[in-house]
Parts: sequence; C-alpha cells; structure tokens
Amino acid sequence: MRVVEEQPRARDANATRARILAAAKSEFARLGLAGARVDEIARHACANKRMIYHYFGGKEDLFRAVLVEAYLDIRNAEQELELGHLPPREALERLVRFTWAYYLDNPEFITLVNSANLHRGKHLEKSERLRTASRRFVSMVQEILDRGVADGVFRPGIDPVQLNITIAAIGYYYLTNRFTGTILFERDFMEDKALEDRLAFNIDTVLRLVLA
Amino acid sequence: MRVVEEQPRARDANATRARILAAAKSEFARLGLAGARVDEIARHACANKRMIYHYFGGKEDLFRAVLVEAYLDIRNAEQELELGHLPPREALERLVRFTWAYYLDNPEFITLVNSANLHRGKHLEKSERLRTASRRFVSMVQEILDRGVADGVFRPGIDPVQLNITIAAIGYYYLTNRFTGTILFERDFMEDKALEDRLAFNIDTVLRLVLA
DNA sequence: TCAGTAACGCACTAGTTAGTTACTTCTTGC
DNA sequence: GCAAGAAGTAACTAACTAGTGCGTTACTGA
Repeated sequence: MRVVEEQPRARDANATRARILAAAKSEFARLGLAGARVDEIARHACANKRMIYHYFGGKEDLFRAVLVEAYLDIRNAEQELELGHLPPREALERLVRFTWAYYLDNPEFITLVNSANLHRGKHLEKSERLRTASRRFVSMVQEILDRGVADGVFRPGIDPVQLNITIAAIGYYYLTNRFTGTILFERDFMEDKALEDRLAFNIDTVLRLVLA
Repeated sequence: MRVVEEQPRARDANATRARILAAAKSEFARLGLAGARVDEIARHACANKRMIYHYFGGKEDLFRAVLVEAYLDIRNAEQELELGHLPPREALERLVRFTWAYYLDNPEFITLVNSANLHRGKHLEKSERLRTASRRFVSMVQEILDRGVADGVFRPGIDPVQLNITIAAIGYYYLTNRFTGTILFERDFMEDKALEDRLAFNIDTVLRLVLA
C-alpha cells in the first residue's frame, strides 16, 4: 500500500526559486527595498530564509533578480503585440492601450521601477539582456513611425525614444500617483469611468502628437 | 571682560525645527521613509534626536510634515507665475516650462511624491490646506483654457485636470526614471542637450493637444 | 531676581533584522 | 545500492533602530 507524501515537501529547486522570486516581487513592490523584510519574503514563499541566501546571495541580489525579471516580462509582452501587421495609426493606438493595460494589470511593475530609480539604477547596471530587449522595442516603434511617414499619415522627424517615454509617462504618472492625485484633485482616480477617460485622453494626446 | 559664547548653542526653537525639517526632507527624498534613519536626520540637522520626537512626534509624523511642506512649496511657486496676465498660448507654454524647471531644481520633490504614493497616500489624507491650494491651481488652468477657447486658439472641451496630469507626467516620468532610462535607452538623460530636447518635445506635445 | 517653562542632551532599551552556523534529509549519477 | 552533493531546516548572533526616561541648561515674565 502506498502512502501519500505528507510532511517532507517534494524537493524542487526551480519551484522554490520561483516561489521566492514571486514573493520577493510582491514584497519589494509593496514596501520598497528598505521596507521589505527578508523573513517575510521567506514566509510568503513558504521557503526557509536560508534558501534566499542559497539561491540569490542576499537581499540586494534578490532585488536585482526581481527587477530584471520584471523588465524582461514587459518587454516580452510588448513583443507579442505584433504591431508590424497593423496599419501605423492602429499600431500606435494599440501600443498606447497595451501600455496602459499592462500597468493596470501589473501594478508591481510601476513601484518596482520607482524603487530601482530611488536607488539610482544601481541594481540594473550590468544586464545586457535588458539592453538588447530595449533596443528591439525602440526599433519596433521606429518602424511604425517610418511606415506612418511613408503612408503620409504621420509627420516626419519624431524621435521614437521621446515618443516611447511620453506614451509610458502619461499612463505611468496617472497610476503611480493615484493616491496623492485622488486626495489633491478630489476625484477617484481608479473608478471605471475615470480610467476610461484617462485612456481616451492619452490616445488623443499621442495621435495629435504624431498625425500629419 | 566678556567671553565669547562657545559650547552651549544659542536656543532657537524655530531654527532647530527648520533644520530638522530640511534634513528630513533630504534624507526621506534620498532613501524613502523606510530607508531613512532618524539618527542620521538628527545628525544632519545638528540637532539631538530627542528634538525630533519633541517637535514632530515620531518618524512618520516627521515624514508627514515634510510632505505637506513640499506640496505647499510647489503650489506657492505656481501661484507666483501670474499666468492670468499672459495670452493663453504663452501662459500654457510658461506652465510647461515652469513645471519642468521646478522638477529639475527640486529633485527631492519627485522622490517624496513617489514615497508618499508607495505608502498609498496615507500621510497626506488630512491636510485641507493642500486641497485648497490644489483647487486654486486647477481654477488657474481652467481660466487659461477658457480664455484660449474664447480667443479661438484652443479647442473646447479639454478637462483641466487631465491636462494638468499630462503636463506633470511628461516631465516627471522622464526625470524620476532617468536612471533606468539612461541604462535601457543608452543615452544620457541628464545631458544639457537631452534636457533641452525633452522640454521642446513636451511643449510641442501640450500645444498640439490644446491648439484648435 | 527668581521661579517656571521650554529647549536641549545623554545614555539606555526593547525589539528588529540581515545574514550565518551547523545540521538533517532527500535525490541522483555511477 | 551507495557515495556525494544538493535541498531544506532550526536556532542563533551581532549590529542596528525607533523611541524614552530623566536630568540639565537657558530664557522669560512677573
């Protein structure tokens, strides 16, 4: 007769590593690098704290790993958009919608980026994978702009990096500062209607910026 | 014969309070609420740690005081712009330039706002002074928009709050994420030329958004 | 001038916190 | 089937950190 395994958890290095990374992402996003607690991360990961030091080295190295994963995730999602198949105007609108939806669906991403910048980017410096992914992304936007100019729907001379920054900015700022925004401007930034209005305003902003 | 006072510092409650507040602003901006150290704030303020608890209550109350002061500072500066005396288009351009310059000259403001939002705005909730100042600011922008529509230079129906958010966003995002931006996009975000280019791009963005 | 009060300072504490030591248990290549 | 290394655990530590108890010193008003 077989006895179902009970106490001694099945050993699985990859799964443990992944649980730690997920718990760390959540804790670092919620509390920042200094505010997050290694013991809490271990507890949420259902792992022993020792495993964090075993797999990642230390708190800062874990933070570094979380950041790299978060950036690779968004760049991969962007790549799956296949904007090359759409007419330039639709491609651009879709990019604005995607960026907005990604921030809404992955709120940890925004606070992690804020934390990375609070620490002056020192946890990102080495990663060549990220640079490659970013380069591919800028080329994608450049290609949309080129096609738009060729079709006569976009005006020429727009810097794809500046455009990217603006597309990110108008969504990011609204969401990251939603708490102070709600207090200062006395409206609920997260109401369905408010979110719809903001997305529409942002699409309008970007199209007016590029249309010929 | 008079002896020049030496060790026992001249007592000045206001000056000590102000030194603590200034040191706290700097430390909280640099390291966040969780990362800042009360002992370090006291040391930088050349004050005894006991005084922080005497004047402000505790670390979180000190953080609250820093935030309120930072917001009042920017709202006061905005008020001194006297945009009502300028033609609408010039007034709006001046507001974009001012916002950009303020973020550049007061980098602590941005990281403090980020910290306030990381903590879900709970350190701001009570302040009625801030709400009043914000209301006055929104009216100012509304008035510029109204004059622009009356003159036929701006299109009608623009929400002043959305416009405000966008004006802040396109400067704020560029500057707060300058470290990760510099790494990912492989250009120095803080070079003189880069800053000029960004400001020009932002003015263009806002004008294209509102012009009739 | 002097008592009362506000400003200031020292030294301490109770509780955390990142990181470690020393060990047991499981898995796998041979 | 077994040696060796990898996965996992518990208990510990040294350093730190927000907050305080309590005494001292300088103003100020009556």
